[in-house]
Amino acid sequence: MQETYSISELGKEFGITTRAIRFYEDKELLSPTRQGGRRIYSRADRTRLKLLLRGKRLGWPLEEIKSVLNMYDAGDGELDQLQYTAKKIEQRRQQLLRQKQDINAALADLDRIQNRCVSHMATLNSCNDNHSSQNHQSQKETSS
DNA sequence: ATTCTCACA
DNA sequence: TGTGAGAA
Repeated sequence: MQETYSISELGKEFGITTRAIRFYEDKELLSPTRQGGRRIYSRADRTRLKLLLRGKRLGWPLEEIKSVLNMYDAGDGELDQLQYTAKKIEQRRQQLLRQKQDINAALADLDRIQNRCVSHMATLNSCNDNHSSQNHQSQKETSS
């Protein structure tokens, strides 16, 4: 296990582009040291990036991730960190639940509309069937 | 291979 | 929340 990493090594390891990693740095979620312009990432930086990506997967905005990450190594009271993080988790859970309700409502709407469409088509088809015996012959003649 | 900036969705 | 292009 090495103690430092280049930006491309981290990108490869986590399956993200170097552009994205620089983007996170620009947003102040990462702060690698430099060696003549080149970024040098410590194991702490690597851990930070890993946590960042996990937060992203769980749907947190970068700003939220940033505040949690900063609390973590600002050595704020451990109790404060945990309380803050727990609160964020609960907020995220509520947000997802709301979205779930919205999706279910939209799905139910689609069901109603689709049912109207289908039944309407059924009435049109039965209308056609009533006249199809008369039209059928002429359609065959014009198509050939 | 890495850096930065500007533009763009 | 990133990507692409171009220059150094």
